[in-house]
Amino acid sequence: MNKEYILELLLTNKIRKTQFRIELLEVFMNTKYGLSFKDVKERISSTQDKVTIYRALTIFEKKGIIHKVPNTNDVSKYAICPEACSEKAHQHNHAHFICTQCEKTFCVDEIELPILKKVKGYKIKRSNLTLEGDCPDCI
Amino acid sequence: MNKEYILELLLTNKIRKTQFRIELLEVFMNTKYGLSFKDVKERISSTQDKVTIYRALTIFEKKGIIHKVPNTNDVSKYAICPEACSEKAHQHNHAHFICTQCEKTFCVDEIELPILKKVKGYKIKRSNLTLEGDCPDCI
DNA sequence: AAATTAAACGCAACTAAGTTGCATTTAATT
DNA sequence: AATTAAATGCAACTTAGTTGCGTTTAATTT
Ligand SMILES: [Mn+2]
Ligand SMILES: [Mn+2]
Ligand SMILES: [Zn+2]
Ligand SMILES: [Zn+2]
Repeated sequence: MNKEYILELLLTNKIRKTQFRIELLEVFMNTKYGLSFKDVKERISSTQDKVTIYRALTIFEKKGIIHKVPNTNDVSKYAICPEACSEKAHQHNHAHFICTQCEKTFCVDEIELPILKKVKGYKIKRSNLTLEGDCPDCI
Repeated sequence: MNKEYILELLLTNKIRKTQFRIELLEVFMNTKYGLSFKDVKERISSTQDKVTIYRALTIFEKKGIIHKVPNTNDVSKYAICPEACSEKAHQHNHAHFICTQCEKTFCVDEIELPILKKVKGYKIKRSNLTLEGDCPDCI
């Protein structure tokens, strides 16, 4: 069933069903927190080439399959988009929690994001709420 | 007066009053948006050494004088902390706006952040609201 | 004012993240 | 089976950020 969903996801986004890209999506779907490039590489067996991995991350993000999690350190982390995002609309309505101890990042669906259209001259198209603290494993 | 404030800031944080660090704080105080390492380097004349600049950014952040702005791209941006932050308490109550056109990042004081203590097992110590869209200059 | 001390500086060398170009392979289409 | 464009893999590159270490200098002590 997950496999079905993955194949459909690739099909509708016109991404070819290669072993690596299927495996990559499986990894994302089986991980409840955000993954860095390094995390991904460790969890994958069908390739170890960084260019290949980066290109997959880039196109998945562009197509709205995964999204970057905003953070304050240098390494990007990616997580699967829980709602139906697309190349055009990449809007989420969930917050992200970053554990300051283990550095894991989680998507948190329990919180309603404040919806803001306009603030003093700014045109707001998207908003991200990032929470920091201790995750269940580290408390 | 700004100069007074800068000197006091350095004094209370036990940071030596070197020409560069004073200049760096002046730059931050005179800029209404977040600055990357590169931005800083361009605006500074007393040194061009990256190690010196990075070390100042790091210690200023640690002392609660400046803060990193959460983002989804690879370069960190720093902005001055508008409230009285310290080494112990680095808590802000303002959002950040990132312009998707000019990439400038602004601190936005107009928005009240939702204060969240606990969500499903997570212990929340800090929260960051990041807004994306068009800034006044780019609208 | 001179001596002391630790913070700050500056340079070289390094690590890690991420990108670009290009030739080769392969999934999907005809 | 032939075609084609997407995907892969390797080398080489760029940029962000760090580490080690010797030198300088701001601040403190005498
Ligand atoms: Mn998420
Ligand atoms: Mn700010
Ligand atoms: Zn944790
Ligand atoms: Zn702008």
